[in-house]
Amino acid sequence: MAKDNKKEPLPPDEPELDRRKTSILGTVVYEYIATGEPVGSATLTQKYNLGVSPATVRAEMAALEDEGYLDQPHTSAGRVPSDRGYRYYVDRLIQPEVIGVEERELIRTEIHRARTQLDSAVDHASHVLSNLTRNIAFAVVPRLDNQTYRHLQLIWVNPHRVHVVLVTDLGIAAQTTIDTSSEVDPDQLTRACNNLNAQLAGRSLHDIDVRLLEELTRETPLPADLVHALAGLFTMRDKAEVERRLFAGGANNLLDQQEFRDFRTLRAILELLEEQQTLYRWLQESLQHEGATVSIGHELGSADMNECSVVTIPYKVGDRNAGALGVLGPRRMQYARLLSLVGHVADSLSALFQNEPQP
Amino acid sequence: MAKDNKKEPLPPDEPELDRRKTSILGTVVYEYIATGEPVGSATLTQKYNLGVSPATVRAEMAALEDEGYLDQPHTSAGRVPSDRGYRYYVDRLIQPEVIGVEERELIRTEIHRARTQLDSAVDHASHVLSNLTRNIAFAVVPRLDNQTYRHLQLIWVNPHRVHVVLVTDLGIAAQTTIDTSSEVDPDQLTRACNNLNAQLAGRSLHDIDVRLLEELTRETPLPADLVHALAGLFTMRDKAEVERRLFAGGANNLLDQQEFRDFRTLRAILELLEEQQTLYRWLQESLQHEGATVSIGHELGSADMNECSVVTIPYKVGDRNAGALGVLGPRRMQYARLLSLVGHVADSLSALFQNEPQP
DNA sequence: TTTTAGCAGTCAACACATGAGAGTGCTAAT
DNA sequence: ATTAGCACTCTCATGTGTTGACTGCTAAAA
Repeated sequence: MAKDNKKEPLPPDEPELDRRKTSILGTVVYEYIATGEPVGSATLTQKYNLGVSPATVRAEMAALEDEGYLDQPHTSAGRVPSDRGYRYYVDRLIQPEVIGVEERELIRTEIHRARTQLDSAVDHASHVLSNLTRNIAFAVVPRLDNQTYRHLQLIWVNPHRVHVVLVTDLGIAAQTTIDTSSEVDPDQLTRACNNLNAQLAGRSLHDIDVRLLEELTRETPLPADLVHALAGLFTMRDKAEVERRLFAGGANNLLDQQEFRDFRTLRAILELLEEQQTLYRWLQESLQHEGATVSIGHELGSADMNECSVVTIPYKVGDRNAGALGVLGPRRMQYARLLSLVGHVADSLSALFQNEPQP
Repeated sequence: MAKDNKKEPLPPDEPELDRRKTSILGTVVYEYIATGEPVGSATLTQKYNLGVSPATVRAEMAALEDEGYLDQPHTSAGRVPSDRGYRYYVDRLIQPEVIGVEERELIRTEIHRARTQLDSAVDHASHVLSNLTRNIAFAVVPRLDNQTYRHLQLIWVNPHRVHVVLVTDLGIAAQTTIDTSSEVDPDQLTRACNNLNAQLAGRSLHDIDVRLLEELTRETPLPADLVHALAGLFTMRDKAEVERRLFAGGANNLLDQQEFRDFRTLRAILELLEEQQTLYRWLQESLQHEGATVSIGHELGSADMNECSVVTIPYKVGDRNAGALGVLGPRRMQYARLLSLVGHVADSLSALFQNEPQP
């Protein structure tokens, strides 16, 4: 159910903090996420019932700073969580936020509204996520592996060009145009196509490779480069194709966040969205894990992204992770809410792809 | 050839300026576009050989300001072109900039590299344009009207769902999934499909409507709602579908421009990109004109866009305007260069779509 | 009559000083 | 071990010159 949030690997020697430190760290993170202002000892004791005086809190905060859980922007400011502080919060302190029924409903309907097109469903999932989180959301369409072959259409365009449309149980899953060096005969193409459809229908795409295709087209031969291109399509090796199937949006939400008033960060993010590679990589990594992955600040590996965090989560087709989606926002994001939201969107997508076979 | 730049309608009573005013206005615009700094009388006489003293220039500039061609940010600043000043410059003073051979070559190869997929070609056109102009570029795929029917594929998914792929002389031109209320028989579907293909191949999509489809499927009947959905596809009435076929990119370039250091403008533009409707409308309007259209500042009709300009241009399929592309940038954009560039990209796209039929 | 030099006036931008406010660390008392 | 009290530090907002760029105006020159 994608609820058992597994996150980034813990630093192996992450110690456990005592009860009072834990409580103070948690409160600081909570308050800072809520207000965006560095939080001081007085604020803390006034707003939250900690049972100790500001002076004690000060001492504890100083200790937490020494241990690297808190930062101090300058001497006379309050404390701000460090990456490590957020990490501790996310790994141990966070409690999942309950998503309101109307939001759950919105997610479901938005995704189902677009269910007729595979791409649209994922696109809508990304959209609804960016709207609900007021952050950047991104998502990638499912890998072909787990889908089952339904129909292949080879469409003759001219003697040297063939359009290919692959339909799986999930819908139109891939399409491309292939240029062949040798000439293709339209009738021959139709026969090969029918042959393949007869033999492959219902089969998992996982099992289809060059050898199998060559074998199946022995009696209804096709140009070698066409067969290879088809195999390439099935195994999704065509990188350019992959990129087009990543959806991202919500950049306009950035400007709400005070941390993005910095043009360096802003530019870094816009470039990230433009090139897509990094987003794609994050999602691929997420496929390796069960449940959500959270990356905080420097963990993203880019100095320009130090003020950002990313939450990613895979969704399933059949029983395997097939695609993923994520949210990119300020490091000071509402982790609890976002984790619940991405979880819910991922579940909805998984459910959609599970139910697809029957009308 | 898209070279005879027709722009926005001139204000009906736009007077002609005398030689010296013209020269000064032109120089101010040129200098301001180059530097981004308000230009003063001294700068002008020093950098350009005007043959008069700063005092004279001052008098002329004051007059130009009275007439609305120039603005003065504040009393002790130089002059800046007003919308009207830019308009006069674009309409009368501009001389087309010659595009370097390596840039022309880049455009051609980028567009041809992606020629196998209709969408890709347009996407790449938009990309190359945004890279060369360092602004936001956007483009829409060609309307179906002028394309000729090549092949329709109706793919049976389940008794109540059919995938549709439409291939024209330009490639895969449209596709969708249709849910039918009454059941569809797979064999029946295949027969209808073959029938349609036999009858419609080579025909202009312009001529295909509901009546024709109903007539052609009389002997190989299909559910009424399926026929209607098909007709809708041919005439591209499905709005949601249309939106997905607009490509836009280059938002990261914004931050180079000093005028976008203002968050209001920035946000307005990011929202524009997100919703796509306005971009789409601009492009549709551009379809009505031959050659490029320039919209400057307030002409865009949004207060948040007062610091922006847009250049759009249609491209052709056959002999009719079928799609369009454009650039959105600061009002202080290099109009001469941009006009040449969009013209060239449009020509390249047109050429691609002209040549497509033969391999 | 048109152009120009000279000059006073205006305004943004920058640097700098000043004070208020928030929050700390330290110390001595509880 | 905790807390009250206090001196200290640093940011931020505000205010005040000072500088520099450019103008408009006027009176002289062409």
